[in-house]
Amino acid sequence: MPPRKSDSETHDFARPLTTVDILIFTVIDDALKLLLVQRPSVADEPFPGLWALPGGFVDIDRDADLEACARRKLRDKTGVASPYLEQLGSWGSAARDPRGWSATHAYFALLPADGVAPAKGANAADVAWFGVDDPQLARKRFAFDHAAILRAGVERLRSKVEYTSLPAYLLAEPFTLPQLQRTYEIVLGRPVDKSGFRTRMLAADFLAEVGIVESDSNRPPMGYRLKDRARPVLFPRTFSPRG
Amino acid sequence: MPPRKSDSETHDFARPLTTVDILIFTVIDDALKLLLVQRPSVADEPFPGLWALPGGFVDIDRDADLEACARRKLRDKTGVASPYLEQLGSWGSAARDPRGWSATHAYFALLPADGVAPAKGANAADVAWFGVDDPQLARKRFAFDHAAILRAGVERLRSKVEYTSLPAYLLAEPFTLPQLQRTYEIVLGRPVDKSGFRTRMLAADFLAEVGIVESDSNRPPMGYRLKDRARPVLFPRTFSPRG
DNA sequence: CCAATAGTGTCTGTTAGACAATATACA
DNA sequence: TGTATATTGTCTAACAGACACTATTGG
Repeated sequence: MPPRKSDSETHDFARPLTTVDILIFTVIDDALKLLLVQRPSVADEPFPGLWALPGGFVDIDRDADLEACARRKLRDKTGVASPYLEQLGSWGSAARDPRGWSATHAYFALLPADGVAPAKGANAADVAWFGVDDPQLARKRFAFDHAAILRAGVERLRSKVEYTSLPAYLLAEPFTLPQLQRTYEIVLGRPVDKSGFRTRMLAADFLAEVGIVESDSNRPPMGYRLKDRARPVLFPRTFSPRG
Repeated sequence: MPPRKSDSETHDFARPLTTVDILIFTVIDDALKLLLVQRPSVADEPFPGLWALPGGFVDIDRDADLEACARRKLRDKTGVASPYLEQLGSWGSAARDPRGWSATHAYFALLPADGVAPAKGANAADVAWFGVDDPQLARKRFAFDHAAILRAGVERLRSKVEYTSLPAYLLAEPFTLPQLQRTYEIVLGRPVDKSGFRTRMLAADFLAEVGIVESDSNRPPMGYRLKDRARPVLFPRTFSPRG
C-alpha cells in the first residue's frame, strides 16, 4: 500500500479504506437476534472463517452517500427495503484491518423477523442470526474490531429502549400493546408493569388504532400502527429508575 | 480523480477522501460559542473564504486512530490537550466535497474558555468564536456540508444537556453550583429552579467538594470538581418536562 | 362456569417544581 | 444593619409502581 503523493498539494494524503457495516436486529423466538456473516476462506481476504457484521466497501460509483450505501447492503442481505436505520458511529484506525488504515461507518437497523430470508450474497461463507445474549456469541472471535462495534450497538439499543419507542420497529404492523410490551421486555431483559406500560405508550401519542385484530382465542386485542414511521418518540423519563 | 483498479481483487474500490472535523464549544460572555475557521483563498482549495469547522484529512502516518486525529487537530487549534471529546457522527457523500467522494468523522469538544488562544495554524485565513444563536451565524454560508453538521452538533449538545452532566466540562475546576447552574441555563436557553437544580446535582453524586472558594463579596460558595472526568453522568429524568 | 388474555381502576409513596426562609459574607 | 449571594426547608400537585379488578372471548 504505497503512499500516494501525486495529486494536488492540498490533499496529498494516502487515503484510508472506507467501509460501512450494519447491525441488523430483530426478535425471533422471544429473543433479540443479530445477523452475522462468516468471512470467506479465500486468499487476500482478511480474517477467513471468522464471523463479522455484514458490510463492505463504499462504492463511490453506486452509493450517493453513506446511508444509501448502508441501505444497499441491507437490501442485499435481507431483502428489506426501508427498515428503521440509525447511524451508530464510526471506527477507524491503522490496526483494525490488515490491508491498511481503514475507517468503517456503522449503522444499526431494526426490522420485524417476518419475511426476512437472509442471503449470503457474495463475500460470505455463511449467514445466521445469533441471540445477543447467547453465551455462544460471547465466546466467538470476530473479524476486525467487530466485537467492540457489536457491544456498542447492543448497549446503544438497550439504552435507547429505556426512553424511546424503538421496539415498535421490531414488529410488523398492525401490532398489539401486549406484543409491544413483550418486545420491550425482551430487549430490556426484565418484566414491565402492564398498566404503567399502556398508560405510557398511549400518553406518548405515537400509536394509531387500526381496529380489533384477531388472535387465537380469548379476548381480541386492539391493533395499532405507528403514526409516523420516520422518527421514533422520546419519552420524558426512563422506564424503571428502581432497576 | 481516476478510479484505482490496481490492488487486489478484494478491495478494488476507489477510496473516498477521509477527514475529521471538530465542533469546539465553550462559554464566553454568558453565551455558548463555537470555534470556526475561515477557508484560505488559495487555488486548489475548495470554498475559499467561507467559514468551516476546524478539521482536515486523516494522516495515516501520524494518527493511530480517528480519536487521536481529532485530539491532534484540537491541540493544534486551541492548545488544549484533553478536553471532553465525543463522537458526533459521520457525513459522507459524492457531493459534499468538489474534490470527490468524501466522508468526514465529526467530533465535538467541550472546554472552559480559560486559557484558550485560538491559533489559525496552516490552512486557515482566520479563526474566531461565534455564538451559536448569533443571527450572524445563521445568515452565514458554510463550506462543505458544515451547516448541517453544525446544526446536528448544537442539537445533540442541547438535547444531552437535559439529562447529563455535560455542562460541567465547560467550566474550569473548581467551580461552584451557581456557576454550574448558570452554565446549564446558558446552554438550555431557559432559567432553571435553584433548589431543584442543587438537589439534582448532589443526588447524582458526581461532584466532590474541594472547600470554600473565594468570590468578590457576599457569602463564599463551595467549590467542586468532578469525581470522574472520564465520563459524564446520566440523570434518570430530563430537566423540565413542562417546557 | 372456567380459563385465558385484554384492558381499566385504585391506592400510595415519591418527588419535581414553586417559593419561602435562613446563612454568611462585605459595606 | 442592609444588601447580595449561597444554601436549605416546606408545601403540594402530579405521577410511577404495585396490584386488584373488570371485560371479552372460547370451551
